[in-house]
Amino acid sequence: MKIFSKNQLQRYPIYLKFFKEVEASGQKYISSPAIASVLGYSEEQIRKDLQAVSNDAGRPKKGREVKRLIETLENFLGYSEPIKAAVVGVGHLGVALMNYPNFSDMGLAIVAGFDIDQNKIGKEVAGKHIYSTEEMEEILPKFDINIIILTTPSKCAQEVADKAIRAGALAIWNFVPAHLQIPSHIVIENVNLASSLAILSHNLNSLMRLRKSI
Amino acid sequence: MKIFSKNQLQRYPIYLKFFKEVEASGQKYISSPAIASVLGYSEEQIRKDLQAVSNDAGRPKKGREVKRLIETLENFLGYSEPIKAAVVGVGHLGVALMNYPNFSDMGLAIVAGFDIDQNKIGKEVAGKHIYSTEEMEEILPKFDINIIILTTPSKCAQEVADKAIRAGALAIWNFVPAHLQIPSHIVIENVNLASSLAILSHNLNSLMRLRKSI
DNA sequence: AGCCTTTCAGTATTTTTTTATCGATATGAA
DNA sequence: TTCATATCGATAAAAAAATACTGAAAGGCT
Repeated sequence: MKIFSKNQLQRYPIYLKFFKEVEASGQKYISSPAIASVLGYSEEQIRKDLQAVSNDAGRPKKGREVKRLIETLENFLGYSEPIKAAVVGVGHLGVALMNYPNFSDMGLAIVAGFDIDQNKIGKEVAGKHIYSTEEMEEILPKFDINIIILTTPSKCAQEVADKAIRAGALAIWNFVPAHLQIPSHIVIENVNLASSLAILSHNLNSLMRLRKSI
Repeated sequence: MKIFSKNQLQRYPIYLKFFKEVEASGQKYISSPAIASVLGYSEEQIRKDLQAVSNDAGRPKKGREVKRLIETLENFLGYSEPIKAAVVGVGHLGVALMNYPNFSDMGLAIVAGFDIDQNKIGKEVAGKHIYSTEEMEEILPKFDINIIILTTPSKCAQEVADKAIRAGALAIWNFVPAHLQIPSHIVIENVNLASSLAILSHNLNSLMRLRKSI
């Protein structure tokens, strides 16, 4: 069984996105150096990444067939059969994610929302029904929902996550800036804006220091 | 000049968040093994990370002083003097970020919004004025805004980014799933949900395959 | 007061990831 | 058809990151 590093996995959707643009432009083949010059990775890394998921050999002087690359990546990333997810915590961020237009191209289908606010329960957001958090145990199996998108306030995130796991959730996509204690058989992926911002502001500070010193 | 890897930088906000919880619980000291057991990193890594930003030595049998750790990290991450940012593209996601309650604790102050929609221009969102994208060149310097939070539709992202850079933006926090071509003197940090989702669904698939094989 | 244990700092090792090298080969031009 | 070359695949080298190890010291316990 091949092992993919986190960094490597993160690159595949970026390749795919780019290949779709290339295809849209009418180009049939793309070479590693050409990809490298646009995406900013080294051409060796691109070869390694693509070789890891594809059986097709690239052709000298031409590169790889864009159409096949797209098929391969979409298949590898599981975009062919979308996974079902529900948003828990229909606040500003939850609503934004429910309306996010790109998930359908990313193999994700949000099919429901959950909240504790009586004013929201029973309403619809982006065409999806909002249920009470109490109903998770019933609704998740019913709609075959495996992934919980967690967008509650920080203070109730752990409690809600526990509840979701009891209700059968297999994976949690956590947008809450809190460290959840999760059993090891549950998949968790944290979207930590503070971490992303830390990189940004560190780089920005380096830049400013550089400028000042010149 | 010390160099910090991306992974390492991402961990600091996570440490900080945890230390604040520890402080709130009344605990005065925290040891690396104790941090490790909660956050799931190795204690060696934690020592290395903390030694890289702190001059204070930890004390055998006690660990490090929580209060000092918090000060040190807040200072390192630049939370003491927030950087100013503006959201460009006041759609669902833009609105969500403008309302995001945690940025003020993360050294970021969103002070304005920009959009091209006449219905939005002149309005307020989360107490911040929405300007026309055309006004960026005037408004960014006026409010001393260095960071652009990009949440436009994909198709106009590049164009808007170019405009923001002309208007003096130094850094772009890009929430748009598109690869921007950015001059090397501008800082860019991509929040790529597709990449995050790729990790999640890869792990979920591995889990399911494992289950099936048992 | 002395001993045992925990944790530390610093260094070494291992592992992982990225980058570089090299011969082979298909392509497009002469 | 032949030649020059861009690109490939595979492997090797380098760099970076994570992990493990070691001796020292502080804290608490008897």
